[in-house]
Amino acid sequence: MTDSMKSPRERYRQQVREEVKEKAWQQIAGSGASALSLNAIAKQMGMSGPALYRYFANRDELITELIRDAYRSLADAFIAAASSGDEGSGRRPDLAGPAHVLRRWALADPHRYFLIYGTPVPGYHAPPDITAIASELMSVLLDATAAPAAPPHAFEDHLATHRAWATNHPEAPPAALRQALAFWTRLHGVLSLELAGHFAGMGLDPALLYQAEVDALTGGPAA
Amino acid sequence: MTDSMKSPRERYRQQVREEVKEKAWQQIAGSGASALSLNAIAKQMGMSGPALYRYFANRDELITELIRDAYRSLADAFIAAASSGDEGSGRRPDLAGPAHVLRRWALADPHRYFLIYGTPVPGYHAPPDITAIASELMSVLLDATAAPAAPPHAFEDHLATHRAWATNHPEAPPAALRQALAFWTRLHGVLSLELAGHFAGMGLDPALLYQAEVDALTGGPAA
DNA sequence: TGTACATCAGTGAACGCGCGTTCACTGATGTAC
DNA sequence: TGTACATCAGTGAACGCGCGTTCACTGATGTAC
Repeated sequence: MTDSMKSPRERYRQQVREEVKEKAWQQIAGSGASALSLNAIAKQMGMSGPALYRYFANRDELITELIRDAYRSLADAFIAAASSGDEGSGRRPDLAGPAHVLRRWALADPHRYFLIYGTPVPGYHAPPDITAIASELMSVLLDATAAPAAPPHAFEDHLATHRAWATNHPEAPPAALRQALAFWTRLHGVLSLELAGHFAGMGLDPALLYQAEVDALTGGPAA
Repeated sequence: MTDSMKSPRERYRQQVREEVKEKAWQQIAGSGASALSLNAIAKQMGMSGPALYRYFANRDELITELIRDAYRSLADAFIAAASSGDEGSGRRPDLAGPAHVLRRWALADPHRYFLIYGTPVPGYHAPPDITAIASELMSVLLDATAAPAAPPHAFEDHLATHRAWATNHPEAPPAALRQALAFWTRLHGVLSLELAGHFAGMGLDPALLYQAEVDALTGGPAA
């Protein structure tokens, strides 16, 4: 159904939902996800608390929606970067692009990053469609994975037989799977420590550390 | 002042403080740090809520104490492993030991790990003595850093002039600083994703992924 | 074009809950002579 | 060894707050004939 086919009421609903989420993000940006309050959002919108229950079944549904949007946003950023990189004919894929996108995305809204990759919310379980976006992310990553720079390792034997997460890439060599995983874990390591402020008093530039890790992954510029 | 010099009252105080912290950890283990409640702890100990204010000025002081203990516990685990490894004469240092210790420590109590390295508590700032323990951690790591396995990188030029965090090791070569940092960020990357459950549906063994990263760092067993 | 009806957004009151924290007080424990 | 006093652990009542959520209701907006 296209937008023009929606009734005015339906359009209005969507609009209010978006505004609720917008205020929710502002609140999260200020004090983290644990402080997210439906009543506070309503007050900020000039509405009474119970009014929000016209738009979200409960607090959990709102949070789930935010998490979904966050994943979607990151996936779209990856995809956009990948397709813009591919434009000129046979330009071979590489991981430097996604790496740059990831860092920009994370720094743009640290709390959004932590909502996805931070301390898990106790008792929360992501619905299947969110898991699907997460694996879409890995898929884009595998697309961008070229010739691995790392020496081979026994772990690749494990990956050769444990590749359930890469069913979209049945032909990808284990070395590529390993590289995609390393991209993921290493960059996440730098980013989460940086965003949590663990480099604060150390007097080094996190951007350069990040870049060094990217280069180590892609076999980019050395000394 | 040794324990035997303390008055019975003082000893009792310490004991109750410890019990409060113990219950606090149990509560954190169950529902995370954000759910930590003084009243709930008091009830669990068979006391009234206000009684705890004899032992902690407020909730924040308790959390600070928990964070301090967590850092201390990890630092001690590192030191113990390092000294036991050094026993037999000239056994050269390596990072595999600390890596193993780190993983065991993290898995033993994921919420304790996240209290330190997870989503930062909004508005919380660690007091200086905790920062000191954190840099003690880096120091132990630098002690264990031997010949780097990675090829040199321009980032080491940056580290050569930005080494405020390694004042305890003025003679350490930049390559060693870089290796210690990589140890830190890469293992943290794997661990935090693992503990947050991001590998859950992927069907791979996080322990092997971790080991592969350790080997990549130390130049250990390849294919 | 006008009327009758259905839909639905939003309100205000209320429920029950738990939180951190303060305060005045009781009673037990330790200390000094 | 016994008495007088100071210290301090713990209680119960209270304050003020905000939370998620339900419910019966009002009033505006859309729909059908």
